Amino acid sequence: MKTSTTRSPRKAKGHGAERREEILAAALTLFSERGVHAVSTRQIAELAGISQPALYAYFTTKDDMAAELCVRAFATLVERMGAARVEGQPTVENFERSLRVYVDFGIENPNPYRVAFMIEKSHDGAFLEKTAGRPLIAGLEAFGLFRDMVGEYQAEGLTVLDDAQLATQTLWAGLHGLVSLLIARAEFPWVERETLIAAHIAMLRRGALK
Amino acid sequence: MKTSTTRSPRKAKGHGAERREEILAAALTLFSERGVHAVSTRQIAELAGISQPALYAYFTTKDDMAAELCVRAFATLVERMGAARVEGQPTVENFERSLRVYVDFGIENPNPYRVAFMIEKSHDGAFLEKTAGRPLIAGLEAFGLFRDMVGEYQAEGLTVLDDAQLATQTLWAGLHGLVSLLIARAEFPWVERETLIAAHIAMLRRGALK
DNA sequence: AATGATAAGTTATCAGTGATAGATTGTTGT
DNA sequence: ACAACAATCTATCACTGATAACTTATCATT
Repeated sequence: MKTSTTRSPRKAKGHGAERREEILAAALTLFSERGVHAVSTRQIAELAGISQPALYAYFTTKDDMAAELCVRAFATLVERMGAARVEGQPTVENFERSLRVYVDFGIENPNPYRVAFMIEKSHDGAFLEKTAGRPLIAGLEAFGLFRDMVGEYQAEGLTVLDDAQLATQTLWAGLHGLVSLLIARAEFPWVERETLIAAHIAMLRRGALK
Repeated sequence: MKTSTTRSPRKAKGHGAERREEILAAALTLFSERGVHAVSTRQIAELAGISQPALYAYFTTKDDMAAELCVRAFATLVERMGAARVEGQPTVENFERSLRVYVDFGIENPNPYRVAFMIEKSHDGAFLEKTAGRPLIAGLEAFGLFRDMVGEYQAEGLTVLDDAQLATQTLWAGLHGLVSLLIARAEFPWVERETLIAAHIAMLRRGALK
């Protein structure tokens, strides 16, 4: 006889699928504290309460863990941008609020942001396809939302540029510059952060909207 | 007898001080290709034609090499900006031309630009004090030139922001966003490059000048 | 209950990393 | 020729990410 039902794995100490979440939780904590490269797989394993090789039953590489966290973080960004967008009419306030969502996301999630936008693919041809590809696709989804948002303002004749694609790329680059520098050059003597962000967004808005 | 003259070190095969330059050249090549933490000290040593421990006679750590390259990249930028600055009066055209110098520098010198602004060093804690200090100082010099330029326009009452420091950081971040994305995400479906650069600079100018 | 299959986790180990210690070589001024 | 010393090498350290082989726990079936 053969069974048509699926077998269920062991559930005793190891919680099966939940273990994966425990590992991700440990990795997220450590990555956020010290950055991906400064955290070892042994440290992750210890915090997760398992042996180091056991990690590789759930993730192919360490970068794979980072990629998973990255995808989830971008899902949050898409969610946030979507939520911020339905709020109201295309006004100056809502425009700046949308830009602010992006900046806040990058600052609060530097590791996913790094993986998606700051790490270059030339590191290892296979790397981008295997792990960094997923975060990049997730990031581009967020970019698409961004373009839709800009498109709304452009449809109302509020943007300086007629080309929504051009306007979006320009705005995105402007936002990315601030976020990436605050992440990669945190030691630079920036002016007070809140002042800087507000001024930067206001400048972009003045340059983009009529 | 004792000599009052300084002794000159060996000059035979090892070129003395030139060796340091050879190491830096090798490191710059590899760092630019694959990023700092994807390059091993053994690879640098091999390309430089020496043994791996010999590196440590010239640099205290691997990050120390990156820091040195960073300083030099800044120096080149300072030189270029200084040369471009003497051109003329604070007009809209000259303002955009100054921004253009920065963008062109980044695009034409992607490797130094990467090392200076895009490649992150260790999050080691001790690193910041030991090695990041020098690039930071050099960066401040480049930033200072940029701020002086902005200050000229601010003195003429042409800038939106009263605070020249704030206006400069904002502008710099805006420029860096475009340059770094064009370098790190060259495969992205950008609009025509010249159009994008011109639109970006024009947007920053509209947002920064009255 | 005993069994075979399989999932999950272990210990032991690999090659490669940045960095250090100590021996060795080569050049120099006397 | 020789002592001094800089420059470099070989050997090695502790640690990294990752793999292999083995052990244990759970399950469906008899």
